[in-house]
Amino acid sequence: MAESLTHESHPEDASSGEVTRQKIMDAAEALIIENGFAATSLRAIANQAGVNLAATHYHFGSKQGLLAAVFHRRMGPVSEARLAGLEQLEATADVLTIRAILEAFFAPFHDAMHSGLIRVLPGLVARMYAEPPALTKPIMEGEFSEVASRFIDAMHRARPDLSIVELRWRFHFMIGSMIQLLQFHAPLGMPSDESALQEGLNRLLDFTVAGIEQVGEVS
Amino acid sequence: MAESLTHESHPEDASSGEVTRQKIMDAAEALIIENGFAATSLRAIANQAGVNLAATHYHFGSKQGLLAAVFHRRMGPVSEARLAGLEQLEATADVLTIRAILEAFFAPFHDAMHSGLIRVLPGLVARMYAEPPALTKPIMEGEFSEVASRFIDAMHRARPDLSIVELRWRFHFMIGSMIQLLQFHAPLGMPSDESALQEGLNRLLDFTVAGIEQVGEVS
DNA sequence: CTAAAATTCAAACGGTCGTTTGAATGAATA
DNA sequence: TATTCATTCAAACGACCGTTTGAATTTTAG
Repeated sequence: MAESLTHESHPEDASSGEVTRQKIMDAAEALIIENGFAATSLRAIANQAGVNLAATHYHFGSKQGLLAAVFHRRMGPVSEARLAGLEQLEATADVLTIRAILEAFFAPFHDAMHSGLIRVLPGLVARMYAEPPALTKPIMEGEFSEVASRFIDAMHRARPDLSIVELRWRFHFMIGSMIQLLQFHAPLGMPSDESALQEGLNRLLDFTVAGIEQVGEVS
Repeated sequence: MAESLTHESHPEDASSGEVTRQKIMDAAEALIIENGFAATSLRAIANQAGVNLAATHYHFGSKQGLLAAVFHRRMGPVSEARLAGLEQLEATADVLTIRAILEAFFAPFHDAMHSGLIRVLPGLVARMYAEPPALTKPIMEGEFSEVASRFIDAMHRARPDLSIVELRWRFHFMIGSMIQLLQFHAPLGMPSDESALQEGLNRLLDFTVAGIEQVGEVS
């Protein structure tokens, strides 16, 4: 009974246990995106992964542990890419603009358009925002809070006339618009395929840049 | 077995069955706001309402029927108020502005601030957007689609240079920002009490007006 | 007052859930 | 080869789920 093993030592070794871990996470991810987390049973996950039911608890400890692992596997690289993109922007750009900062924030989604990631990333993020906060809030905060504060700081450097508090609010609304896009892709009554998401990402940038760049604090 | 009765004839009569209906909806509403719909059992609802479990099926047919009734009870008046506010605006204002239209859209939330409604309306709307779309989409479309198209038409009259498609997208993003506010109230790391919601509503208006009013179509 | 309808009730139905157990199997080490 | 550890497996645990039933009760109407 290896309850306490953390099991993240060597991601490159394909030990028997590691491929089972991946198969479980793949199946869980697909089912969560399709039906949500609460509505997805460990039995359905184990079935689709072709592994034994008990393997889910052996490798992840609990259903919630599995959710955290599934989410972290996708969002970890996104957060790192965002921070790296922002650092590179701050190092090279002569003037920092809101638009450039937001482009760095949305870049991981644009990059994902050219890989299979685009079929899972938006759905997964949207689902996380959808589940009851009691479940997802600790997972989300660990994943997002550093990225959020770094980007808000950058925006404050680009626009010192806007207070940190003001920028937090506008960043908050921007996240909402982004989630709306990731969850529904196109607006009500319009075809919501993958190209709609591509188009939506461009429109999202314009919308949120305009919302954040406006001068003046609260009315 | 009165399966087919619609039971909405006389809202003012307090027949024995009607008060039970209300008690069930009150309990369901509170529990759904707290834990989400999927995570709330009919047994917990019946318990909190102080009624028998079977009463939930007797009055609402199914769990989904109960959800639809709970949501419609709150959103029906909101939709009517929005449409009435827009009509009045169009009848009285000499020039139609995006800001005035959005004020009419958000007005029901501002009005709710001065009543007990503010403690249930935002949570309920946010929850509906959070549950798996398969459950909520039919309910939401019946409640929202007319309001959405009426407001988008009005925005197009206020700003004929922006196409209906463009305005649908921007309306879409605006809804996302609104849901974000209703779900989390304040941004991450800030106190999220009721006054934060009041402040957020003001900021939301500025943010979305700026996002929608920007000139030019997709970049 | 009586018959009919509406409503409430306790109890159970068949199922699915997350989790646990303990033995069987495989791989790695000494 | 022998032994230890990691992994897989079938089976079951207790609990809770949405829904149904049919009888008891209350309310309404003639």
